[in-house]
Amino acid sequence: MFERRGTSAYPIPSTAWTPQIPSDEEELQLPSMPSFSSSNNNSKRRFNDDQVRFLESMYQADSRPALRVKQQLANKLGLQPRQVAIWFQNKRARSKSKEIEQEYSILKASYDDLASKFQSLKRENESLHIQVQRLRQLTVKGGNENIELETDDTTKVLLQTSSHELHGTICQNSTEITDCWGEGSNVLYMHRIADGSLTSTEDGYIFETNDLIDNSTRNSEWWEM
DNA sequence: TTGTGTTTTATTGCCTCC
DNA sequence: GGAGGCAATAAAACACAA
Repeated sequence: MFERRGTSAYPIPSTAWTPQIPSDEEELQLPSMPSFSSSNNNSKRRFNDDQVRFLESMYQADSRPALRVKQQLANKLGLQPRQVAIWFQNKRARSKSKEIEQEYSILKASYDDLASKFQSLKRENESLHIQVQRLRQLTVKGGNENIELETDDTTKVLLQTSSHELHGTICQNSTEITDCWGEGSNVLYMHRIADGSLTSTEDGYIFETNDLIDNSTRNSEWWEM
Protein backbone atom coordinates (compact mmCIF):
# COMPACT_ATOMS: atom_id res chain seq x y z
CA MET A 1 0.00 0.00 0.00
CA PHE A 2 1.21 3.48 -0.73
CA GLU A 3 -0.30 6.91 -0.83
CA ARG A 4 -0.76 8.86 -4.02
CA ARG A 5 1.69 11.70 -3.96
CA GLY A 6 0.36 13.92 -6.77
CA THR A 7 -0.46 17.54 -6.09
CA SER A 8 -3.75 19.04 -7.09
CA ALA A 9 -3.93 21.86 -9.60
CA TYR A 10 -7.54 22.52 -8.70
CA PRO A 11 -9.23 23.70 -5.52
CA ILE A 12 -10.72 20.89 -3.48
CA PRO A 13 -14.29 21.53 -2.26
CA SER A 14 -14.13 22.34 1.43
CA THR A 15 -17.21 20.35 2.34
CA ALA A 16 -17.97 16.76 1.53
CA TRP A 17 -19.78 16.54 -1.75
CA THR A 18 -22.37 13.90 -2.51
CA PRO A 19 -23.11 13.45 -6.15
CA GLN A 20 -26.75 13.40 -7.23
CA ILE A 21 -27.52 10.83 -9.84
CA PRO A 22 -29.49 12.70 -12.50
CA SER A 23 -32.70 11.46 -13.97
CA ASP A 24 -32.96 11.13 -17.74
CA GLU A 25 -33.77 14.81 -18.21
CA GLU A 26 -31.35 16.23 -15.68
CA GLU A 27 -27.71 17.07 -16.08
CA LEU A 28 -25.15 15.56 -13.77
CA GLN A 29 -24.61 17.95 -10.86
CA LEU A 30 -21.00 18.52 -9.98
CA PRO A 31 -19.65 21.33 -7.79
CA SER A 32 -18.45 24.37 -9.72
CA MET A 33 -14.80 24.18 -10.46
CA PRO A 34 -12.55 24.70 -13.43
CA SER A 35 -12.88 22.07 -16.11
CA PHE A 36 -10.20 19.46 -16.15
CA SER A 37 -7.95 19.84 -19.12
CA SER A 38 -7.90 16.85 -21.36
CA SER A 39 -4.18 17.06 -21.98
CA ASN A 40 -4.19 13.34 -22.35
CA ASN A 41 -1.74 12.96 -25.17
CA ASN A 42 -2.51 9.28 -25.42
CA SER A 43 0.20 8.26 -22.93
CA LYS A 44 -0.91 6.39 -19.84
CA ARG A 45 -1.40 9.01 -17.14
CA ARG A 46 -2.73 8.54 -13.65
CA PHE A 47 -5.77 10.61 -12.93
CA ASN A 48 -5.13 13.50 -10.59
CA ASP A 49 -6.41 13.58 -7.02
CA ASP A 50 -9.50 15.62 -7.83
CA GLN A 51 -10.53 13.38 -10.67
CA VAL A 52 -10.12 10.35 -8.47
CA ARG A 53 -12.02 12.05 -5.66
CA PHE A 54 -14.95 12.78 -7.94
CA LEU A 55 -14.95 9.31 -9.38
CA GLU A 56 -14.83 7.82 -5.88
CA SER A 57 -17.79 9.98 -4.82
CA MET A 58 -19.75 8.91 -7.85
CA TYR A 59 -18.89 5.31 -7.14
CA GLN A 60 -20.23 5.61 -3.60
CA ALA A 61 -23.55 6.83 -5.01
CA ASP A 62 -23.71 4.33 -7.85
CA SER A 63 -21.16 1.70 -8.72
CA ARG A 64 -22.74 1.10 -12.13
CA PRO A 65 -23.73 4.46 -13.55
CA ALA A 66 -25.62 4.70 -16.80
CA LEU A 67 -23.80 5.49 -20.01
CA ARG A 68 -25.18 9.03 -20.05
CA VAL A 69 -23.88 9.69 -16.53
CA LYS A 70 -20.48 8.37 -17.45
CA GLN A 71 -20.39 10.62 -20.49
CA GLN A 72 -21.30 13.69 -18.45
CA LEU A 73 -18.75 12.78 -15.83
CA ALA A 74 -16.13 12.37 -18.53
CA ASN A 75 -16.94 15.84 -19.88
CA LYS A 76 -16.62 17.41 -16.46
CA LEU A 77 -13.38 15.62 -15.65
CA GLY A 78 -11.76 16.08 -19.05
CA LEU A 79 -11.54 12.37 -19.64
CA GLN A 80 -12.75 10.10 -22.40
CA PRO A 81 -16.03 8.31 -21.62
CA ARG A 82 -14.21 5.06 -22.12
CA GLN A 83 -11.67 6.04 -19.46
CA VAL A 84 -14.49 6.68 -17.03
CA ALA A 85 -16.12 3.38 -17.90
CA ILE A 86 -12.84 1.54 -17.42
CA TRP A 87 -12.24 3.33 -14.13
CA PHE A 88 -15.59 2.11 -12.81
CA GLN A 89 -14.84 -1.37 -14.03
CA ASN A 90 -11.45 -1.45 -12.32
CA LYS A 91 -12.93 0.10 -9.20
CA ARG A 92 -15.56 -2.62 -8.99
CA ALA A 93 -12.83 -5.23 -9.32
CA ARG A 94 -10.77 -3.58 -6.56
CA SER A 95 -13.79 -3.36 -4.26
CA LYS A 96 -14.68 -6.97 -4.82
CA SER A 97 -11.13 -8.03 -4.11
CA LYS A 98 -11.06 -6.05 -0.86
CA GLU A 99 -14.38 -7.52 0.16
CA ILE A 100 -13.06 -11.03 -0.40
CA GLU A 101 -9.97 -10.18 1.65
CA GLN A 102 -12.13 -9.02 4.55
CA GLU A 103 -14.33 -12.09 4.39
CA TYR A 104 -11.21 -14.23 4.41
CA SER A 105 -9.91 -12.49 7.55
CA ILE A 106 -13.20 -13.06 9.36
CA LEU A 107 -13.33 -16.71 8.32
CA LYS A 108 -9.71 -17.27 9.30
CA ALA A 109 -10.24 -15.78 12.75
CA SER A 110 -13.24 -18.02 13.20
CA TYR A 111 -11.29 -21.06 12.04
CA ASP A 112 -8.33 -20.29 14.33
CA ASP A 113 -10.68 -20.01 17.28
CA LEU A 114 -12.33 -23.34 16.47
CA ALA A 115 -8.98 -25.03 15.91
CA SER A 116 -7.77 -23.86 19.30
CA LYS A 117 -10.90 -25.17 21.01
CA PHE A 118 -10.55 -28.41 19.12
CA GLN A 119 -6.96 -28.87 20.32
CA SER A 120 -7.94 -28.29 23.92
CA LEU A 121 -10.82 -30.76 23.67
CA LYS A 122 -8.52 -33.26 22.05
CA ARG A 123 -6.02 -32.97 24.91
CA GLU A 124 -8.81 -33.40 27.41
CA ASN A 125 -10.08 -36.43 25.55
CA GLU A 126 -6.64 -38.02 25.51
CA SER A 127 -6.25 -37.43 29.21
CA LEU A 128 -9.63 -39.03 29.89
CA HIS A 129 -8.73 -42.07 27.85
CA ILE A 130 -5.59 -42.60 29.90
CA GLN A 131 -7.54 -42.32 33.12
CA VAL A 132 -10.25 -44.68 31.92
CA GLN A 133 -7.61 -47.22 31.03
CA ARG A 134 -6.18 -46.89 34.51
CA LEU A 135 -9.62 -47.39 35.93
CA ARG A 136 -10.18 -50.51 33.89
CA GLN A 137 -6.94 -52.00 35.12
CA LEU A 138 -7.94 -51.37 38.71
CA THR A 139 -11.41 -52.83 38.31
CA VAL A 140 -9.95 -55.96 36.74
CA LYS A 141 -7.61 -56.32 39.71
CA GLY A 142 -10.65 -56.11 42.01
CA GLY A 143 -9.10 -53.54 44.26
CA ASN A 144 -11.03 -51.15 46.41
CA GLU A 145 -9.82 -47.67 45.75
CA ASN A 146 -10.84 -44.08 45.11
CA ILE A 147 -9.78 -42.74 41.73
CA GLU A 148 -9.92 -39.08 40.85
CA LEU A 149 -10.46 -38.29 37.19
CA GLU A 150 -9.59 -34.77 36.13
CA THR A 151 -11.54 -33.63 33.12
CA ASP A 152 -10.88 -29.91 33.05
CA ASP A 153 -10.54 -26.93 35.37
CA THR A 154 -14.10 -27.01 36.62
CA THR A 155 -15.08 -30.65 36.63
CA LYS A 156 -13.72 -33.59 38.55
CA VAL A 157 -14.98 -37.13 38.67
CA LEU A 158 -14.41 -39.40 41.62
CA LEU A 159 -14.88 -43.10 41.11
CA GLN A 160 -14.94 -45.46 44.02
CA THR A 161 -14.14 -48.95 42.87
CA SER A 162 -14.77 -52.30 44.33
CA SER A 163 -14.67 -55.63 42.54
CA HIS A 164 -18.12 -55.30 40.96
CA GLU A 165 -19.37 -51.81 41.48
CA LEU A 166 -18.43 -48.25 40.61
CA HIS A 167 -19.79 -45.04 42.08
CA GLY A 168 -18.96 -41.87 40.22
CA THR A 169 -19.31 -38.32 41.44
CA ILE A 170 -18.97 -35.31 39.20
CA CYS A 171 -17.86 -32.18 41.00
CA GLN A 172 -18.22 -28.92 39.18
CA ASN A 173 -16.65 -25.54 39.94
CA SER A 174 -14.63 -26.96 42.78
CA THR A 175 -10.94 -27.47 43.23
CA GLU A 176 -11.36 -30.01 46.03
CA ILE A 177 -13.49 -32.99 45.30
CA THR A 178 -14.79 -33.16 48.86
CA ASP A 179 -16.14 -29.60 48.56
CA CYS A 180 -18.94 -30.68 46.33
CA TRP A 181 -20.17 -33.84 47.86
CA GLY A 182 -22.80 -31.99 49.71
CA GLU A 183 -26.37 -31.25 48.81
CA GLY A 184 -26.98 -30.17 45.24
CA SER A 185 -23.86 -31.65 43.78
CA ASN A 186 -24.11 -33.45 40.52
CA VAL A 187 -23.72 -37.14 41.32
CA LEU A 188 -23.21 -39.79 38.71
CA TYR A 189 -23.62 -43.42 39.68
CA MET A 190 -22.18 -46.01 37.38
CA HIS A 191 -22.86 -49.70 37.82
CA ARG A 192 -21.20 -52.71 36.37
CA ILE A 193 -23.70 -55.02 34.77
CA ALA A 194 -23.47 -58.67 33.96
CA ASP A 195 -21.49 -58.54 30.74
CA GLY A 196 -18.88 -56.21 32.14
CA SER A 197 -20.24 -52.98 30.71
CA LEU A 198 -20.79 -49.86 32.74
CA THR A 199 -23.96 -47.85 32.83
CA SER A 200 -24.97 -44.73 34.68
CA THR A 201 -28.22 -43.42 36.06
CA GLU A 202 -27.71 -40.04 34.37
CA ASP A 203 -29.75 -39.44 31.22
CA GLY A 204 -27.90 -40.53 28.16
CA TYR A 205 -24.77 -41.36 30.07
CA ILE A 206 -24.10 -44.97 29.20
CA PHE A 207 -20.85 -46.48 28.07
CA GLU A 208 -19.35 -49.89 27.93
CA THR A 209 -15.95 -50.48 29.44
CA ASN A 210 -15.15 -53.38 27.14
CA ASP A 211 -15.65 -51.20 24.13
CA LEU A 212 -14.59 -47.88 25.42
CA ILE A 213 -11.22 -47.62 23.77
CA ASP A 214 -12.55 -49.09 20.55
CA ASN A 215 -15.42 -46.64 20.57
CA SER A 216 -12.98 -43.81 20.81
CA THR A 217 -10.88 -45.06 17.95
CA ARG A 218 -13.82 -45.76 15.70
CA ASN A 219 -14.00 -42.10 14.92
CA SER A 220 -10.28 -41.58 14.90
CA GLU A 221 -10.37 -39.91 11.48
CA TRP A 222 -12.40 -37.14 13.01
CA TRP A 223 -9.85 -36.58 15.77
CA GLU A 224 -6.97 -36.77 13.35
CA MET A 225 -8.46 -33.94 11.30
C1' DT B 1 20.41 5.35 -8.54
C1' DT B 2 18.49 1.05 -9.11
C1' DG B 3 15.89 -3.00 -8.30
C1' DT B 4 11.63 -4.65 -6.69
C1' DG B 5 7.00 -4.79 -5.23
C1' DT B 6 2.49 -2.46 -5.44
C1' DT B 7 -1.11 0.22 -7.53
C1' DT B 8 -3.47 2.09 -11.35
C1' DT B 9 -4.83 2.46 -16.14
C1' DA B 10 -5.86 0.03 -20.22
C1' DT B 11 -6.54 -4.10 -23.35
C1' DT B 12 -8.37 -8.50 -24.64
C1' DG B 13 -11.46 -12.16 -24.82
C1' DC B 14 -15.40 -14.28 -23.22
C1' DC B 15 -20.13 -14.19 -21.40
C1' DT B 16 -24.86 -12.53 -20.66
C1' DC B 17 -28.78 -9.90 -21.62
C1' DC B 18 -32.00 -7.46 -24.40
C1' DG C 1 -25.80 -9.02 -33.03
C1' DG C 2 -24.45 -5.20 -30.25
C1' DA C 3 -23.62 -3.27 -25.68
C1' DG C 4 -21.85 -3.70 -21.40
C1' DG C 5 -19.82 -6.43 -17.61
C1' DC C 6 -16.18 -9.33 -15.75
C1' DA C 7 -11.68 -11.89 -15.27
C1' DA C 8 -7.14 -12.07 -16.55
C1' DT C 9 -3.33 -9.70 -17.80
C1' DA C 10 -0.02 -6.12 -19.67
C1' DA C 11 2.24 -2.05 -18.98
C1' DA C 12 3.06 2.37 -16.97
C1' DA C 13 3.48 4.98 -12.72
C1' DC C 14 4.82 5.07 -8.30
C1' DA C 15 6.97 4.08 -3.44
C1' DC C 16 10.69 2.66 -1.03
C1' DA C 17 14.69 0.13 0.68
C1' DA C 18 19.51 -0.75 -0.08
